[in-house]
Amino acid sequence: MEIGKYIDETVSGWQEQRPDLDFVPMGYMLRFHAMAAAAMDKIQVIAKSHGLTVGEFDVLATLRRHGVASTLSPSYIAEVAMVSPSGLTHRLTQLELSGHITRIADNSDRRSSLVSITKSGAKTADLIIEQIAEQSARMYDAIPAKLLDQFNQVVSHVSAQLELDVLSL
Amino acid sequence: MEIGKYIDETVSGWQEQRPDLDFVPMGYMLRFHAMAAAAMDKIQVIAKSHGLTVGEFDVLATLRRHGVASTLSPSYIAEVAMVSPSGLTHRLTQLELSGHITRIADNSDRRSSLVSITKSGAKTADLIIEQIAEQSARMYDAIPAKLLDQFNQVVSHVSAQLELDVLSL
DNA sequence: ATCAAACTATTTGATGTCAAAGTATCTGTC
DNA sequence: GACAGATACTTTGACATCAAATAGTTTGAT
Repeated sequence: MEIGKYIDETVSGWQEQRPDLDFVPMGYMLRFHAMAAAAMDKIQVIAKSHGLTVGEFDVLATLRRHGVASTLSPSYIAEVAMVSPSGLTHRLTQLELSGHITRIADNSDRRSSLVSITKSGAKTADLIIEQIAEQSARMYDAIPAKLLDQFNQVVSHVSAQLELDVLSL
Repeated sequence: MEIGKYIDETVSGWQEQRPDLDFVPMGYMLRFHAMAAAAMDKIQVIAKSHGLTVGEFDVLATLRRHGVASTLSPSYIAEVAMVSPSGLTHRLTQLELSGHITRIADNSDRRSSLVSITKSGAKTADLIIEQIAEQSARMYDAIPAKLLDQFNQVVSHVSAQLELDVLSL
């Protein structure tokens, strides 16, 4: 069954069971989430076709977009990629095994290490990002510029509200 | 650091490294995804405060919105909740342990079973859905109706494009 | 100069998920 | 009526992730 159909049924089912609540906003949220998940699925397929998980690509991409010769600390990568330290260690280990990165000791701080991207890693990151850019373009191509602008306004509204909620907790 | 900042830096970093590509659409997608993830985070916190994972709540919600006296088969729930059979077994086991559902044998087909929601399960589902409805409303409340309408058009556009892509694979 | 506290990365243990194999049951065809 | 194939759920094994515990290193206060 199509995804939108499931959401419609979820909303109308709830509305019937709990007529005292308004499920229209939840419907927006569900549709929103389904779209994002579908987009992420595309990226997952692309990454997988190059032998990477999305998380591993995220790390590789962080290195690549800092320049092919950059060396970054695991801490910095973990912060940017928003992954736990343990999660990052695992990703780096996998990427090192597949020859996409190298870990070298940091002589100025021996607690840390420096991660750099290999030639093969950079090549892979470039191929994947090309496909992602193309995929993203396809998704948004058909949308009139005026609509996109208003879409951004909605995103701003919702983001602001989410930030407020964070503060209120 | 704020999430939007990370996305801006990601996009501008890539744009600098690969000026031959256009990363504006990818930026939209990233922002979109970050918003959806933030919303899901809220739901995760709500579910957790009632001792459930989001996946477990999804199952409980499926039962609840089919009516407090409904009995559903695991297969049906797995389809609606879009979870693998093995994933569903685990969720049902957890929900049964915490007393939110009961599994009884289906006498008309002994391969199968019938899942029904308990009083405590229904109560929990109701409490959670109230919070989710409220949370969703808060997120969208401040947005003018006209903007929301256009937002929906964007979602439709992108959804349609994603569907096309599925077919083309 | 010492040493407690902070920091950096890894290891360990747990969790939620899926794919694939396994078990029990049902169905349709001969 | 027997049996091959389909179906429904569970079990097993693998994996990506996180939180907490760990080990080594640096920093800062006294």
